[in-house]
Amino acid sequence: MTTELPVAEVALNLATGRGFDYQIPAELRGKVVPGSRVTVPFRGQPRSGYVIRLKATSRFQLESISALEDPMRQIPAPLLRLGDWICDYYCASHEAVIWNLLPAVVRKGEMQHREALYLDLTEKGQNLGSEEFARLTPKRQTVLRTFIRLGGSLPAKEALGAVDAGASVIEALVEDGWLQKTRRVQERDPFTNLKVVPDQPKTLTKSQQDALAAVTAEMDEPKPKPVLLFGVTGSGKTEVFLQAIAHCREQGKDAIVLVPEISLTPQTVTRFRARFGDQVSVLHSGLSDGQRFDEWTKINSGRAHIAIGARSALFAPFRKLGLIVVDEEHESTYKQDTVPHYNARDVAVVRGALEHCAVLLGSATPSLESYHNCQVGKYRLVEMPQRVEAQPLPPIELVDMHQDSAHLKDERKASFFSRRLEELIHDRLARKEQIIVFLNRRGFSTQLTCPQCGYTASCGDCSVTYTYHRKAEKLKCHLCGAEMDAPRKCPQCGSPEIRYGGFGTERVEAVTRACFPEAMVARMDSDTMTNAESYRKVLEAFGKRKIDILIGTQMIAKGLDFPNVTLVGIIQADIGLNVPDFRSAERTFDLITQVAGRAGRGDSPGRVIVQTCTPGNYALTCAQRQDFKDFYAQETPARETLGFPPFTHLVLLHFKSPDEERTAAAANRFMEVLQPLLRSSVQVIGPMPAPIAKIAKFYRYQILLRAADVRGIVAAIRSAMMQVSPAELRRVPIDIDVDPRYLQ
DNA sequence: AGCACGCCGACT
DNA sequence: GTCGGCGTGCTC
Repeated sequence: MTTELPVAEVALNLATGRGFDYQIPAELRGKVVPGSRVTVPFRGQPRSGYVIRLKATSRFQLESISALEDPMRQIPAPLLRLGDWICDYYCASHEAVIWNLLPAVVRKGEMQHREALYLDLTEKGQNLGSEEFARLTPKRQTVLRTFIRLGGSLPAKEALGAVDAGASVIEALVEDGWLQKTRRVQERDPFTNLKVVPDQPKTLTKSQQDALAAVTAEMDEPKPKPVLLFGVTGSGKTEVFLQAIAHCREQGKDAIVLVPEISLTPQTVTRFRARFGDQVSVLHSGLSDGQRFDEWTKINSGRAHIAIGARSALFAPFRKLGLIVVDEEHESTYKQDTVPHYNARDVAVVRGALEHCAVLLGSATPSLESYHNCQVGKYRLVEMPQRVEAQPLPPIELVDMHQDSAHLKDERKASFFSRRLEELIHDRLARKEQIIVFLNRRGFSTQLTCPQCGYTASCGDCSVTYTYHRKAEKLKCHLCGAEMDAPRKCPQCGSPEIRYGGFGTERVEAVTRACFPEAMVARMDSDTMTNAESYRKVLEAFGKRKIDILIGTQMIAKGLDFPNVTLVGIIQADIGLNVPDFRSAERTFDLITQVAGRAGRGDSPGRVIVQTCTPGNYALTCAQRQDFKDFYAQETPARETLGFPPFTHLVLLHFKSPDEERTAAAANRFMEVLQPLLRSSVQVIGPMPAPIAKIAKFYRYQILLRAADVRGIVAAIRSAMMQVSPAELRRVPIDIDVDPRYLQ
């Protein structure tokens, strides 16, 4: 029995990246298991830690574990193997992974359950038909009826307000055995003030039925294969999710739904709550520590059966998992940008395999990786090519801004609105329909140069130029957040002729107001949306048609569902195409398709204008035809030829420090150690300065590795790290990113 | 991480 | 002479 082994390796909350060995005292043997939370002496002080593994011996002189802590705070069994997999695959330490498997409030161990005094109906109190009940005073009868109506139980504090009676009446009912007082755990309800009208499963279209059948068939398999649900925007994927979850619940199993944080809106949550009520636990970033603790406990103790949340909801501690849904599986926000750099979509597939549960990935624009996995038979592909109400997808027009001459006649509108877009905006305004204008860049202008001396305003701490923000009258660095007052004259030569080049949403807003003075205009980007309240306000105003034209960045690209929007204009659709990254075409295709999906969601048909200087680019022409398959067909050969995912795996190593030479030297030295450990099939690019060579005073060097399989690379990196002194690793830390989302 | 140890410059 | 800066090493 492994649990009888006498030594436990314990991860303490240190940045050492390794565990410490402790003797397991006889009385705890068999009880201390991997995942246990224990107290150990460390440097003479008691400290809490998690058992990583048990072993037979240790080469150290061992201290003993002093106590086994609250079993509620141990790592739930199903997550242990998943954690190990994340450590192995993403080359991360157990410490870093444990940090992610449990919410901070659970791990820290300070949070307690909130207890409250409850008034519950006794068995006698539930029998309203009894003769005894009939003999009660009218007031007492009313109180008992109210209790029945409210579910038979109320926190004592709320009881007086809820029933129309005084404390004496309640005390008397307790005295006579109709009610009883109990002290017990009170959950901090994250849904207070959220009224939900229960709803029923909807009748499915033929393709929804087929999709559901495919998922439920996999759920009934002993080893389900992941299903990719490729459905156009508006094809009713959510209803398929809901009914698949219902099937899962019928089998007595639990379900996890992952959504990108941005879609974790009250609307999404309400749909799941309306169908499944109290079984649903919503894990969003707005929860208080107390609420998060209670939600986690509810799942861990089997009182919640469906968890919805962003990335970290994947670690919901269910024991009988039947289904994991990953909505918008292509979203790069599923990738964590801190260590461990895991991708929740990929880890969801692994959790599915470990726990023999079905995994349903949904998207209107699948990632090339997932679609490729269908092509090679790893995933099962299910398609929903039509919208539910058979509304047509909005026609998309590409406008070549080199050809368009509007800007030549009117300097003011220079490269903002093509004649076609301007015409359509006037038309929609006249018809009281709404317009979305999308530009994926914030600020007023992106370049500030002096024509006299050639000076360019750039951040002193980062290798990027400053962006000019007119309202704030500031130059801002979009990488480190540094700000400075906008200069009136050139800081270098003193010339007053500073030139502002390039533009962002702030300038588009100004031009829009000037060109369409009759229109109500609002802007939505991270500069105007400073908190959740401002976000809600603008969306509410837009919903009530108090805004005619909504201008915004990525923030407005996804999820917005406003039926009166009949025109979407995309300014500079090629911004993302110029980024030196192998996924730039994919991201552009994605973004245009998603933004276009904001138009024509109501009864009136929508229209989309895509303005670009490269109208021939296949990412744009495929998006114009909403033809994912053609995009896939054109993009994959290029990826294959150039050796990029999905045909290879990449591992990106970053070296960062405030000293450029030291950073470069560390990268070079590491490469010398790593090189002999790599198989010849692994390709190495670098060491070289990162595309963004400096961020917030830190110089950045990188090494890009690629091979068909990452396992060998990760093993080599691990051994190489052992050969580098801890001091060196501390001076210039190495960030290891397996399957990176960006190459910068 | 945190804490001790040790090796160098500038002070009462 | 010593105080304290920081680079280095160690914790089971």
